[in-house]
Amino acid sequence: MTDEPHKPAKRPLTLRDVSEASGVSEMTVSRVLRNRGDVSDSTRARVLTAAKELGYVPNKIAGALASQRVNLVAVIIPSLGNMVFPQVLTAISEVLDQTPLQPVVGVTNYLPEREEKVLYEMLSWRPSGVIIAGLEHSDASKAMLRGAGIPVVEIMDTDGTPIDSMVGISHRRAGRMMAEAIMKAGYRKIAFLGTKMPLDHRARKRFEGFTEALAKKGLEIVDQEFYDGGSSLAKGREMTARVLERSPEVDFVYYSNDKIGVGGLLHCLDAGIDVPGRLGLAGFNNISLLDGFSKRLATMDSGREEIGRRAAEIIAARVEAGSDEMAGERIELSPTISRGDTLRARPAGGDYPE
Amino acid sequence: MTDEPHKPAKRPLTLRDVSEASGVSEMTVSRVLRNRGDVSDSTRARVLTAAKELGYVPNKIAGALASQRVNLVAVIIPSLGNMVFPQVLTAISEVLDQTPLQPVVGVTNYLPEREEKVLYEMLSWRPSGVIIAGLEHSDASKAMLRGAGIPVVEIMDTDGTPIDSMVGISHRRAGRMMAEAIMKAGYRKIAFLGTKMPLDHRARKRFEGFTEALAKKGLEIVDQEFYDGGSSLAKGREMTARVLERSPEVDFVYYSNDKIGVGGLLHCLDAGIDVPGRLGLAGFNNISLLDGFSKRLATMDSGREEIGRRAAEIIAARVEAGSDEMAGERIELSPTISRGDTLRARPAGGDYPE
DNA sequence: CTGAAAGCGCTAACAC
DNA sequence: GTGTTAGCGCTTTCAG
Repeated sequence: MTDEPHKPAKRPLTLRDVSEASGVSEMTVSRVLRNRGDVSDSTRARVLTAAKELGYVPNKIAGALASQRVNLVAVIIPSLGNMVFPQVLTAISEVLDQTPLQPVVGVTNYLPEREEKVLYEMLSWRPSGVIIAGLEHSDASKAMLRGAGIPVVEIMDTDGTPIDSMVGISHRRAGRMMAEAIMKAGYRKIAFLGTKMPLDHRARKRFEGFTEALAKKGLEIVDQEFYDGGSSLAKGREMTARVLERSPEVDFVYYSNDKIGVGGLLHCLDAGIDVPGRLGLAGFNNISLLDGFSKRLATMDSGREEIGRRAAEIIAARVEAGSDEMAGERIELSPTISRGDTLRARPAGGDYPE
Repeated sequence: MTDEPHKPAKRPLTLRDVSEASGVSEMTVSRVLRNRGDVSDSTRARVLTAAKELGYVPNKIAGALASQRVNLVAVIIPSLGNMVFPQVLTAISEVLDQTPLQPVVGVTNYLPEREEKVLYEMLSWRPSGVIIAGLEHSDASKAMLRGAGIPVVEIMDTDGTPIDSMVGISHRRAGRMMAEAIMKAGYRKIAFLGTKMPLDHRARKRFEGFTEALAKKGLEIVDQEFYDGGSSLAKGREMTARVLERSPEVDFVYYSNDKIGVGGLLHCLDAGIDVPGRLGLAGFNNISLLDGFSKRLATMDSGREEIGRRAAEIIAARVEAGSDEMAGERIELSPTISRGDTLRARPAGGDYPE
């Protein structure tokens, strides 16, 4: 073998190059590189040496085309800015790391058209499965998912009918649970602060469940405000200040996520408002943003770690088995409330008339 | 055309199916679907109808193999948990959205072996370019990058020699700048809190630049502490408390990132420590974590938005032109300090003896 | 244990 | 404008 310095490598190397360099047929080289079939130790060694020497990187495109197998799982999520999704992703990766499968991420920014485009692009690579956030998709997206002939797991939400499998929580139930906990603690003048919800279906469902549970006890939202764009502490702060000024009777604020919730909490601390005595607060998602604060915001854990894990397990099992045994699996997890320091039974509370 | 309900679709559709359904040759169907070459409006329409009717999704694997072109850009970053990287990613996506290129993300968790594996996997899909964080890679990784014969942009850091192009800031300089600003403000008993740095080269370089600048003025770090694993407010809190107890003379703490820096700030606020009078604080990265706080932490912007944008532009230009005109481009951006509310000239300060 | 032939689904290049 | 032919780099299948 030559000892010349490695050249710029204009044409990428092929199996053939390794075959020639090692004096072994392409087929056998391929076997060695994939650990398939029996190959004598001596030829194996020769091939491996040659491949490393040359710096050969197999061409998966050709491999996938020939074998009709692509070990990719499309994971389609709305955003990377909301830490919830990186966390789900991490859980997915941990499971898939034990398998030959690999996640490939697509981001939709909560836009259905964008989701459609991302999905189309990903499906055109013929992945082995799809994990996609939410149950709401355009008709075209649904058609693509159904037509792809691969396992599809819709995650995060269970309020609706999945295309195939689903793993998540009921956000309606989550909203109801929080409303009940708040009322039970004795709060009565409740406000809501959240994103504009036409596209964030899960936030909308929580809101619906929340108001529904209030209505059942004869209560209504006292005040509410919605914002555009991403969440930030600053927004939570400002909106909270405005609501409290506009509706001083408010004794609880329910936020659609922890980030603006913590912003609200900061406002209260600065303004010297007694939390949770004069005012209670709660968010959603149990984002670890909180864990260094003197006061922990009441929130709800959506089980995103488990969601990611179980979704990946379903895909892995179905791809591996080739069987459709787990097809149509529907897993609803239970969200759990953590009261933190901002949702406590009030002296007069806990005695809600049934 | 049949009006039967869409069947489960066992075998994915191929160009041939569309060809038969529309009565147009495969080649022409291909032209229509890619908007290449001239096709009469009537055949175009027939093809488009048939394709949509069937729900055909092109097979990019076959397309890529045939055309020897893959419009993917591998983006390799250490983590998604540190918001800096999603932000870089967003900037990259925005630029690539204007082109036929698409980013594909790989995460290394700061582990060189993992980087090597991720890189290998991504390169085996023959992407059109690579954007990778950092200048430190294993020999094997460097060999792969050099051998791939595609544009490579190393981002975030400029303290070292790139394989091809680089876009970033000098973290050594960033550390020096912060040290100088701190000394100039009149602080003298300076402590450092950060991650264990064997694998986080950029944090290490900042630390080195920092101590070097102190040394130039005859100062040394008074105390320091390092932590394992991810950053959190809680860690920043605890470590700060420990340092202040152990070394009560400390008048400034420099953190390796904003998250633990804010944790430290929270500790100070709770403990009633006068910031920045009695104690100054500074972090790194200008993470928007801060923008709702009553006190803003002093920090430094690493220009990650611009880094992502320029890196993507280099790749896009080189892929489009096919030329190597921008090969070897080296762009060093200037970090900017923002003093926030935790780094202010002290009454006795500003008079450092030259 | 190893090799030869065929072909995965698409597109480049060239006819017509 | 449209069709035909060859082949991308690999794996499947079958023969030895």
